[in-house]
Amino acid sequence: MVPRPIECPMSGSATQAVYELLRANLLAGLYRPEEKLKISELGAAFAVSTGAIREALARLTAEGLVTALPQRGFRVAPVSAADLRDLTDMRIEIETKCLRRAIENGDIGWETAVVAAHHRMAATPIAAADGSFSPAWTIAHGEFHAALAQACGSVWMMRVRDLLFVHNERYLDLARKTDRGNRDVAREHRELMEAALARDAERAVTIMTAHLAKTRDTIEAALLAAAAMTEAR
Amino acid sequence: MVPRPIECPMSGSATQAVYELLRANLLAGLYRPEEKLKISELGAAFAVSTGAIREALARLTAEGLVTALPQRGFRVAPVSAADLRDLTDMRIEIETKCLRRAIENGDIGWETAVVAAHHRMAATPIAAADGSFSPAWTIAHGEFHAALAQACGSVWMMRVRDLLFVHNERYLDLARKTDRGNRDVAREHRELMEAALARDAERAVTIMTAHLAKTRDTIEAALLAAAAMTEAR
DNA sequence: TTTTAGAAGAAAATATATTTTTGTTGCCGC
DNA sequence: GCGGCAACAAAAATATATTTTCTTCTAAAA
Repeated sequence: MVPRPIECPMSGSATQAVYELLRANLLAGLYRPEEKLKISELGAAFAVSTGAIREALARLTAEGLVTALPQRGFRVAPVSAADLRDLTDMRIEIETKCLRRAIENGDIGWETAVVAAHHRMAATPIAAADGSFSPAWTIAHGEFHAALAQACGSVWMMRVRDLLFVHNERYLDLARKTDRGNRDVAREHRELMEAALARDAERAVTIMTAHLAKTRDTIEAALLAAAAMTEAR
Repeated sequence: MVPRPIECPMSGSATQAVYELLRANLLAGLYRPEEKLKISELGAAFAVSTGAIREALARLTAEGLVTALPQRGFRVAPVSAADLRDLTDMRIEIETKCLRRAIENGDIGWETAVVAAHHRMAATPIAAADGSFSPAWTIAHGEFHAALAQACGSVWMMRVRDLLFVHNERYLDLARKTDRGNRDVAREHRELMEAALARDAERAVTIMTAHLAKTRDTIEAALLAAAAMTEAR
């Protein structure tokens, strides 16, 4: 057989590629909440047909990252302080439950994965040139938290966790320039890892809860500040 | 203005209608797990273009009701006893948490909705002519459980609850002919409502947990029996 | 007899064209 | 001058056609 030409399409199909790209852009805050996502514009931008865009948007709609208004197209899902509080409450519930079970069930493979993920995250610069989170750190951060939860041994719990985490990422970016100096995120993560590896469930849960709540408060402040600014214009 | 012709399209767009219909069929167990969902066949069956089908399937993929294999089309998501156990564990966590919060926060409107939903469900025949659950009862049942949880006051909690509930429905149908006689489901539901209205959180949670576990066991038995039969053919 | 290569057919992925709907602007009547 | 109606433009929804990819059947060689 003739070896295939180099090509190697990014992710199988064009639709899949568009979906992933669009999703990444959405999570990175490239489009503002409530912004209209014009199908033909996106099609032109990504150089694919409108059908592929529609399919990607349909998937994102089911995920809740975009909203679909019948006959009126798609928009970026809205954000609000109330939603953030609700989301964080739920995240605290799920993340701590995952964490407890992971600490109980985790084997040496889990420990190794956590240490590895933490090492990568710690070695990655947190800020990009423009003041936002660097994409590499965002990925490493997500993988660290995922690694921590992984050993919970439940596919559904991980699935729900991932869903909530992804939605939080959308908010995370909004707080990018807000008092990051007031906070030692690296230390929080390190302590989290240490408590988990020490199998100290109570301490780990306490740290995780504080970590998530602190993140929420930081974002909420940025969110309210932005809202006030919009109000006053 | 000329009054529009009767039409009144079921749910806005054709895609939306196809999505809802396909989803209902999926939950009713009309297609078997792992079965291939041919786009052109579905398009012919529903008398819409392939694009509409693709869009509906994309949304269902994001929901986890169907799986997409790149370049190889779509299939009905698989089921397994392990997945059912995992799913039920998660459901018990979430449903009981919703229930506790609803019992704490629920106002007179909530009580009214619960009573109303229960009344409708109790008055609906549970079995259809062919031995499966009647569609009307399935809907009423879903609405009863939703009404119970509604007052939890968290959009995200309800969203996760709904996701899990929907996936459970897919399993529910598999156990349709299995020893339903051994079980007094109506009594379980009545006791659940009574405990909730009496604001007895502990009792309500106990009943709910038993209810969900019992459902799981019934389905699991049917699932294993079906697997054994497939094995032996 | 089994395995593999090739070709034909089927189905999915994608692009393009058409139709329908919606939002906007300008004009006419009040 | 203000409100409503009509025509136009933009965008979404849908259908159809084309291309690509995968699967299966057959035939030939080991």
